[in-house]
Amino acid sequence: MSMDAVFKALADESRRQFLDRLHKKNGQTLGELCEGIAMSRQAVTKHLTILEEANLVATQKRGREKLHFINPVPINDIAERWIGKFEQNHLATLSALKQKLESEEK
Amino acid sequence: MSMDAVFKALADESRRQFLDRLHKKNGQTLGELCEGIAMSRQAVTKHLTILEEANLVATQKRGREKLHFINPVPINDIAERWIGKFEQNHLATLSALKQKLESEEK
DNA sequence: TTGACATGCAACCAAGTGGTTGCATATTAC
DNA sequence: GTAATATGCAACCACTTGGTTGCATGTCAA
Repeated sequence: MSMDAVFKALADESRRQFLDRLHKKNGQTLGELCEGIAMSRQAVTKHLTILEEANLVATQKRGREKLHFINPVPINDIAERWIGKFEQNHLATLSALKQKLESEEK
Repeated sequence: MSMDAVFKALADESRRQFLDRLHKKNGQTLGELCEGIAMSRQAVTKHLTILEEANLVATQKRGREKLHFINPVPINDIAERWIGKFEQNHLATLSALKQKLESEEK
């Protein structure tokens, strides 16, 4: 629930990478998330726990495996609270411009 | 430049509050930013330095005073990289809906 | 010029963070 | 049942972080 937990969770590069990986392929097991990472399994577990406590990742047990799912809501909350505040409608303008450019490309 | 510095800078509640205060009133001096805060001046300086190194705050000297200005660009960068990615057009939809509602209120 | 004011610099310290290792537990496969 | 597999728990450790204090420097005002 706490916004602070979300910011702190996002403050670590490894954790942001785990979110990236879950974004590419959702519902991965701990084992899968450990692959190709220069870090012990326990270290990965700790990172995932922090993401879970920040509500950025939800988990579900399937037999002896633990599946990890990304939850975009807290990131959306940050957007509401921060991006909107500091950018006002600048971002919306930018997004509109981008769409315009993309439509013209076709 | 580094995105990591921005995330780390935003990970601290005190620093987010300083950004809030600068958002309300831009160009404040160190002294002003120390007012009403249960923290030594040097602690505040450290926080502001971190914000400055993350490029979230720009400073300018005026005589013996140091003025602090907020810079929304890095926050925008985060939005580009993260919000867009994880929310896709959900946020845009939301924003459109909001505008619609606001226009209907009038 | 001299004191007051605004900020800078550096050493220090407790607590938090990111990582490790060793061992325990639970589930699946043979 | 037993061995392999997947994960959990806990103690430990080095480094970072957020804070302090003391003193130095630069600038304005009388």
